[in-house]
Amino acid sequence: MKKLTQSMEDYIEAIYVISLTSKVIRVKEIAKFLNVKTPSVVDAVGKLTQRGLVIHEKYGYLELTDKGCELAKEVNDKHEKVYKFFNEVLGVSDSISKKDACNIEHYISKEAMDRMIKFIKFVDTCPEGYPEWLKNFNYYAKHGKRPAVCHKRSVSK
Amino acid sequence: MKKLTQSMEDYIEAIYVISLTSKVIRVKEIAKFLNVKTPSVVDAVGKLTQRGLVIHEKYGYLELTDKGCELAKEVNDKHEKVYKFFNEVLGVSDSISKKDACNIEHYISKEAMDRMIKFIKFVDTCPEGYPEWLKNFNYYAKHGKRPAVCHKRSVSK
DNA sequence: GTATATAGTTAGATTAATCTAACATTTTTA
DNA sequence: TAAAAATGTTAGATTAATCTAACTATATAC
Repeated sequence: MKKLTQSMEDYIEAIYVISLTSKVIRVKEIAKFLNVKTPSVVDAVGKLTQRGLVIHEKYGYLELTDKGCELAKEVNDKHEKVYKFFNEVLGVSDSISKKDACNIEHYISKEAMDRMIKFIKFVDTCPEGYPEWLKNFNYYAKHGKRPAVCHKRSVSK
Repeated sequence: MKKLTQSMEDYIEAIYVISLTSKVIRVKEIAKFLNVKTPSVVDAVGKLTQRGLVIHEKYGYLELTDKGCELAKEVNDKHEKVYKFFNEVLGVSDSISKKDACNIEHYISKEAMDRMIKFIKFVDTCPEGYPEWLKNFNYYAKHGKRPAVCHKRSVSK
C-alpha cells in the first residue's frame, strides 16, 4: 500500500491524539486541532476511510481502525521522539521543538530516528545521572564557551 | 517578501550547488540534479526570475542574482549543517544523512539549527579531541549497552 | 414538537507542483 | 550550410490540498 502523504499523516495523527483525551471524535475537533476548515477534514477523512484507516458514520463520530491506530501511533511516536530530542538534548524551547517535530516527523528516516531514540536513552541511562558533558554543552550553547574547568580531584582511590 | 516554498528552495539550492562545480548552468542540468522534467524547471525558473532571484536568458544560461545567491546559500547551509549533525554526531550513514538533510533543511527552525551548529562545534572543539562520551554513544548505539568501564587512573596530579 | 443553532457535507474554485506531447530554437556535424 | 540532434518552451492535463458558499442533517431549547 502506498505511503500516506504528509497531510494524511497529519490527519490520522490528529485523530489519534484527540482520542487520547476525548471520548468521541468529531470532524469539527479535527479541524480545530489542525487549523483547517471542516470541508478539508471531510475530504481527508474520506480518503483515510477508503484506505481502511478510519471509520466514519455520516454526520456522526469517527474512529481509527486497528490498522489506522497502528499507523497513527507510528507517526505520533516519531513526533514525540523528535520533540524530546530537540528539547532535552539540543535544548530547543518547548514551543519550537513542538513545531519542528510537527514538520520533521514526516520526513525523518528510520535510521536517524533510531539514533535519536538511542541518544535520549544514552543520556537517560547515564550512570552518573544527568551527564556532565551535556551540562557543558548547555553552558556552551548559552555562553559561547565551555565552563571554566573545575580541576576536581580524582574520585578513584 | 513571501517565503519560498519547499520546491522553490530546492530549485534555487540546486542552481547554487551546480554553480559550485560548473561554469555555466542550463535547464537540463537542474532537471537532472532534481530528478524532474525540463518543463518543471522552466516553470520554477520563471517564478524565481519574477522574484528577482535568478536571471535566465531564453534558451541560454542561468545565473543567480546576488539576492538569489544569498538565499541559496542559506538553504544550502542548513542542508550542510543538518547533514553534518546527523552524520557526525548521531552516526547516521552518509546516504541517509544526505536524504534526511534534503528534506529537513526546509522545515527546521533557526533555533534548532543554531543548536545543531553549536553541538557540532562543541564536539569539534573538545579539548581532549574526539570526546569520550561520543565514542561511548557510538558504542552504545551499536551494541545496545555502554562499553565496559575502564577504571583509568586519574590524570591530574 | 417546531424553530434555531450547531455540525457536517457537497460543489466548485484556487494554488502549487508536477507531467506528457507538441513545438521552437540552438548547436553540432557531415 | 543544411540536416539532425540536443536543448528549451508552451499548452494542457493531473493530483493534492486547501478554501468559500450553499446546502443538509442533527441536536437543543423553548
